[in-house]
Amino acid sequence: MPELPEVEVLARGLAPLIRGRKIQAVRVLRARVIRPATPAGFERSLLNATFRGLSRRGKYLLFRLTKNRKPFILVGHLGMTGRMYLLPARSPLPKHTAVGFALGRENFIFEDTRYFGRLTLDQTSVKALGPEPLSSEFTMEGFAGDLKRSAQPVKVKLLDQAVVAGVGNIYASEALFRAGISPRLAACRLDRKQIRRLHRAIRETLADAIKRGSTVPLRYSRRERLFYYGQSAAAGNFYAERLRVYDRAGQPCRKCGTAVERIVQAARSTFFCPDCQPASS
DNA sequence: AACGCCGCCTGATCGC
DNA sequence: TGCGATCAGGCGGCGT
Repeated sequence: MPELPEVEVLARGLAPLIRGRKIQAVRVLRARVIRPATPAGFERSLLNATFRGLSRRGKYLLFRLTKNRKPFILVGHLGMTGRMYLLPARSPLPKHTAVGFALGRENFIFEDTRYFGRLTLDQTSVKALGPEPLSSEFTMEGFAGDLKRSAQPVKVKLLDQAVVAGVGNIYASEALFRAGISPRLAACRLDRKQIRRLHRAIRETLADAIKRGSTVPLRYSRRERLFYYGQSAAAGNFYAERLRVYDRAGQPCRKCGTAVERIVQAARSTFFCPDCQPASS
């Protein structure tokens, strides 16, 4: 599922492909994913607008557009199963296309099988985000303060986008493993040293995943001018093969050989090594 | 106001 | 074999 690294890799790959291109038609096939939920207003805002840039904030994509020289932002979120890519205009729209933008020779497709994703002109959610983990705004002091105030298990707290933006279920488990901290430990019980290790581990885990192209196979075919962002398990050096604990229940810890455990916290799977991430200390 | 819980979705997998 | 139940989970909304 797309988290910060996946969204970052997507933004970097997609930006040069859409920059400067004008939206000649808008097709909303699933009004559920757009805000405001009325296709008419959404389509009116975007029709004849031009993509100027694409960046990321947390797990959100920020499309910069202009229309009649006026700049505005389209906010995107991939939810659980969202994908965005260009497709030749002659290709049929994929089954779970939520929104399609006609850009001339290609359509820009937002496909999402579960329709948990979003495309919106409203920036409320983005403004509520906490610090970007890979920027200097993610400080030890701020992070420590947030953890001290919460009795929730630290793993659950890491999923709070107001504490640190962009960490999801996979990288929360991975960062805690890297820091050698039990996911069950109450956030407020971490000592200074653990907080420092976790702060560092979050940054390293995310940066490493970006460097390696994220967990999701992602390719760009220059010849076909196609951008693929898919989940086919096509082999490659993707980060999924390097995950230390996530989805590895029962398999040996890569560090010590102890069987990785799976527990459920806040209705989500957590994976950890009971030896490398002891409950005490 | 922190926190728990539900609903939204579909496809894959599981059990009978 | 077939089919219904269960699971996966980000996030907004709502209740306590």
